[in-house]
Amino acid sequence: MNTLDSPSGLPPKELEPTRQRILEAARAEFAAHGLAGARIDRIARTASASKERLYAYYRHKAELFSAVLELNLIEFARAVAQDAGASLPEFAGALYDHSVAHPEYLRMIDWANLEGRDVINPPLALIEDFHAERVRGVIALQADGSVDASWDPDHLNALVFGIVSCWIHEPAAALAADRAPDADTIAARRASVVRAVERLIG
Amino acid sequence: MNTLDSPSGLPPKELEPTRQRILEAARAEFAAHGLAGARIDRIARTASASKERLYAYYRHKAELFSAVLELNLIEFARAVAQDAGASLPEFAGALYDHSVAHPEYLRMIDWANLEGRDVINPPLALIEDFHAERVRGVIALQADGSVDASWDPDHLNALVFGIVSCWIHEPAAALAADRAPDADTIAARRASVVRAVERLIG
DNA sequence: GTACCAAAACGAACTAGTTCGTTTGGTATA
DNA sequence: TATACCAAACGAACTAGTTCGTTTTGGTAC
Repeated sequence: MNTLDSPSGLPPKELEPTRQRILEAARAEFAAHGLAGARIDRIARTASASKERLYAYYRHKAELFSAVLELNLIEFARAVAQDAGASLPEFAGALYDHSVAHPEYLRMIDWANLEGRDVINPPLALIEDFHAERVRGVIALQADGSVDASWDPDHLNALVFGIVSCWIHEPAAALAADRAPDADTIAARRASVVRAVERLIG
Repeated sequence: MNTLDSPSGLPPKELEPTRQRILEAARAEFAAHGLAGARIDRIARTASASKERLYAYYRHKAELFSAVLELNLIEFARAVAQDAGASLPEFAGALYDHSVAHPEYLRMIDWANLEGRDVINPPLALIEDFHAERVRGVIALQADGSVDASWDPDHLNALVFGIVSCWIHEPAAALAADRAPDADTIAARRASVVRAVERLIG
């Protein structure tokens, strides 16, 4: 029984729209400023909600952050699963596209990485599941011969992730360059990502 | 004229040891907590200095952060230059070693990336120089045939950086796993980094 | 249609604690 | 005397989280 369903016959009532707005506003705020830099008042204002409501739905700032992180991971996992059937290079390409279209997801992961377990309380089970599924995917590709079986699948997974996100973390690209590289640059980078992964698995 | 030099003949006096201690304490604090999460009082206490001194040497929290970032980039560039003569895979291996021995450097870069230009004011010229030198190194390796010349050297530089730092950013490795992976894991990861770069340049 | 109810929401003020940055008074040293 | 320093305190702004009286809304009974 799905708890999201409304009881018998009734129209599926729009579930807690205020909570939803708060979560959405928090998403933008936390992705932009992290936990320490985010402002509760700003989140409430953006959500067109009162602080009283915010604290009615979430106990702490940190709890709200965790909720955002969890939501992001779930959506990210779903987006990733979309392309899990493809070859590894094309999977990497799709992941790169996603990271360009929705940089918030990787930013959120970076914030969580930096701000640490002591403050945040990340959904470890979720992360572990997500990771295990990715590794299983790599193993399957190795079994059917399309990926060099001598790689540690765990390592290969991490390497692909690093390659996909390299321009987000490389200092010159991330800090020095203008924001929003043009479409040609993005396409060229994508091609390099795909090519890099092709070489890895060859 | 180098402003760091002491004037004529005098013994190169230990330069402003208090300032040094503050900078060192700030280094640890900012690497751990970022700009927004760092605490000025904690920095002063760690440095065994007074806040009065801290603000005598640095105008803002942000200025101190910039000083730390600049120092880190300079030292990082020096460490990188150490191994610039090696082959690209061994260079990547050395960089990986460095990132394991001194994670603060990459953390600092990540903080700067996330907290953004609006707040921080990164030493752009330094970053640009550093980047340009790395790219020149890649071009040289391409010229002598040890690296596939069909790569955009700029891209290859970023890819290597992404590969080296992949376990710092991959969510499962960074969030879920215990801190401080054992020596065997570290060695195995290093080998994978080297192998990955070998495949790229082949 | 009207009276009524309970939950959800508003909004504005308020508490209590924190934090940056400044100032003050005093000590050691050269 | 001048410089570097410290310990302590202070002010002002900010921030997380709370409280409370009022209003809105959706539903039900009469």
